[in-house]
Amino acid sequence: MEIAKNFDFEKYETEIYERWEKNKCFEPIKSDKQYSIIMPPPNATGILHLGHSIGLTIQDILVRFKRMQGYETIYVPGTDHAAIATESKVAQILGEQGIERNSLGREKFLEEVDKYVKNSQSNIIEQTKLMGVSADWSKLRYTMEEDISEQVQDIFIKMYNDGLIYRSGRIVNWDPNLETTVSDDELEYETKTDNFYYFQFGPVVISTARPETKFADKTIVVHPEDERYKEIIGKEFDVEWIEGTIKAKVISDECIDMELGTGAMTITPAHSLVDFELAQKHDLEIKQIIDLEGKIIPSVSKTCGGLSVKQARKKVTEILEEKGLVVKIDNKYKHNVAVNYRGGGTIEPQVMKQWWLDVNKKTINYKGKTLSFKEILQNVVRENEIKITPNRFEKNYFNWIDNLQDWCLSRQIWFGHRIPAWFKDGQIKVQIQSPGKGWQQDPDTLDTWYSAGMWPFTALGYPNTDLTDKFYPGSCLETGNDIIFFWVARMILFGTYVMNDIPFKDVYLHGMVVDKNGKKMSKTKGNGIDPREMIAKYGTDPLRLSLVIGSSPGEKLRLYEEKIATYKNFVTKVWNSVRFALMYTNSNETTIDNTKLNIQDKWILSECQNLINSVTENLESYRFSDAGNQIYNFLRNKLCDWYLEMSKVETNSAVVLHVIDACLKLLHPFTPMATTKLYSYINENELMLESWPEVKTELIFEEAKEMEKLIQTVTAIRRIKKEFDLQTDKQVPIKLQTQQKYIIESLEVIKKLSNSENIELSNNSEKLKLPSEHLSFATDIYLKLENLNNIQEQVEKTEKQLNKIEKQLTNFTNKLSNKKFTDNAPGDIIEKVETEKDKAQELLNNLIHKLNVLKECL
RNA sequence: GGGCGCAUAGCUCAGUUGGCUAGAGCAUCUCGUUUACACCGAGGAGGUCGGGGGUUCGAAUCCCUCUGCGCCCACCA
Repeated sequence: MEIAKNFDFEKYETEIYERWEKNKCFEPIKSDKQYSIIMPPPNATGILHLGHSIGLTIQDILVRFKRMQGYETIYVPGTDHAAIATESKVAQILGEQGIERNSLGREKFLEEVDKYVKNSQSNIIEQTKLMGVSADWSKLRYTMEEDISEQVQDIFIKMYNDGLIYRSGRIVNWDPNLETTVSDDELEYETKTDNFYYFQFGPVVISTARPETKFADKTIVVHPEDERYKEIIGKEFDVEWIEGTIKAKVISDECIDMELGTGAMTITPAHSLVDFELAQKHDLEIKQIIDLEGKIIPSVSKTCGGLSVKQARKKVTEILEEKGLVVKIDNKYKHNVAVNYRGGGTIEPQVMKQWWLDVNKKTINYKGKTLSFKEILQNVVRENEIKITPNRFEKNYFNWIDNLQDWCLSRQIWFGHRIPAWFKDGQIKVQIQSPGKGWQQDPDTLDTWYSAGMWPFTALGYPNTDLTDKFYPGSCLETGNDIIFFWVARMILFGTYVMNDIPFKDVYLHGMVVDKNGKKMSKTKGNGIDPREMIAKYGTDPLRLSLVIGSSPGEKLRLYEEKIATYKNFVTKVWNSVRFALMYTNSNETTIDNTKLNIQDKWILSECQNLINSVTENLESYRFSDAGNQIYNFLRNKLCDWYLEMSKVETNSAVVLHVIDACLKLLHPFTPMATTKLYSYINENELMLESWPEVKTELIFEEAKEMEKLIQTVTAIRRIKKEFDLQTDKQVPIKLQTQQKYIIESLEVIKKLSNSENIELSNNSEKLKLPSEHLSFATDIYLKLENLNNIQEQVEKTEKQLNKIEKQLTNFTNKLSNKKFTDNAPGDIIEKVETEKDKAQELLNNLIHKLNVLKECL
């Protein structure tokens, strides 16, 4: 059989994936143990980026691993409607064509959204497949499909009836650009340098960054302890202000920072969270100044009505300037301004009626206890019902939950799950169908995370229980550490509420993929890596390896092209070792005959069993990088460098095939493409590697450790030849003086691996007396003196080494003569130090001898 | 302001319960086409484990402290 020198990934990857799909390889196979992963649904807007790639790779490794272990496994894919992100994207696209969202109307606009989503959905699905993931596409779901929408609304109604959802006016983050509220979690803060204004306001100087909100400010707030203002607290004044004289009262509150500005401020309850809380506390009037488009309300101000925030700021300052009320303008004032991270505008706090989820009401029955959402969220993690990897994110999680406030559910956008609430003459009814004539449905939609939070069971087709009975709760939720609060916490909330059970047992969080300098990848900076490009250039397998090896859970991962190229080389190495193995073995000899094993056979078989054991353990405990590295090291440093080289002298087909088989299987979750193609040369009928290798204790041999001596001997010969510039000389006479059984038996192998044909066993080494110092057991290697080059150089080197070893030896000797050490240290450690000391002593003797011989030759 | 991390070879990172004479990959230097693989092989050089202090027979590992960097939350009239 002819096997190419390389894995031609361009030719085979699509073919392999299509064959898997056609043969339904990703569908569950009945078993008494189940494993399930629900894919975090990518936004229906997007294209595949590295954040997806790393998540998909880890999920697929888990799923393939468990499937091979014989679990009945499902991996459910889907896409998310990503309400705000999608709506603003479509609005932007239409805007570019000169079409206004509002003039198009709700229904027509949603039709456009649907068209857009359908198109980008199929793109993202195609790209997801490029990662080689073994997701069951027959179970594909979408968060906005009809069944799920119904569920979302039903659960809203249930929560409302349970008194967990209420409607109330509160200060919300209003985005005047997109004309919607934005949740606290969707805010980003930008540090801006703005003017900070000092105005004369009656008896005091107040400071503000927002003059345009100050039309109706009637309350001055100072700190109760502030000596400067103590006497005026509680008093009322006539104040000359923007549009004439107004009455203002001074109150005190401890929230005031005496150091900031003048230590006195006026409050605008409707447009600041702090002011709103103050107003409620002190029972003050809450008056709207700015409308929902970000303009000053005409009834509030004659002069500025209709002006934008920016224009009004300028105008108000001008008016106050004319009146001589401007004391000072500090133009270096730095503060944080909230913006909508979904590409919207600057947030304007507004007081509005919104739907809220009560997180503190203790009425939820969970596993026999009556608790609040907050308590359930705390309990399930505290009591280890759900385990988070890496563990430290549990602290983050608690920190967030402890400070959790009621969740604002409504969004003033069109795309999303419509809120099932109806209004008529101030009455409210919460139900799916219209209650009748004259009732208007709430135009708002639900926060994207409201439906995303139900994904663990809606993706399984709930309320249909065919799948949920078997696969809920999920085995592991794998996602990015950036959405632990957005999403993970909400899934726990809905899971426990609706299903009365946690949504998943484990949470595994990966970190963000960043560039070589640790910077976030971004399109505008041009430092991003496009996974599609990398797949086209290097193939899927190398990309997967580079995302998993060298990364630790939750920690950011630096990715750069050279790294991917490295793993491309590794895939080629795997390819060629299998190619070699198949070319020079007899495929009919598959039974290992224990009586025909030489030392290297026993060694590689034992090492292979250890490998199977530790890779399995590491995968069970989410240590993907360790598992991958172990296979990498075994294959390169043990199998290829030693065993396969040795098998060129003497081949045991059954052993080679056993080890290759295990390696391919262990690698398959990491590199499904190349391993599948390679396995097809061994077993044409197996479409996907189906079984996980078992550790066979009968293939672990006590003598395997003797191999170490063989390796040391070969290395020592290579090194001593290199030292004297003889590495290409096959005929240089070498004598080996040894009693070691396996070395004597393996003389031909040693010759081959050390590229030396003239090696003899000898007990009489008088004439060839330059020893190698590199052996830690009783064997000597001698070179003939007249063959030596570089003697002066080696003398210096040897002296340097000698120095180092002497220090080490002193170290060991001191340790062992230290009574405190021998009294306290455990026996095996003392023993270890003793052998280390003996080794060092022997090495020292060898070095002294070598140095003397070398000096004689000078 | 509150919380969570990180700092180990030129670069990227391992180092699980304290036992380390501190490892790997890439890069670098020397040498090499031999039954697979030059997308390869052999050998070498390269480190005060961020600084200081403490606990211990023993610290990269535990504690304190300082320095630098990153992330999350809160918030800035």
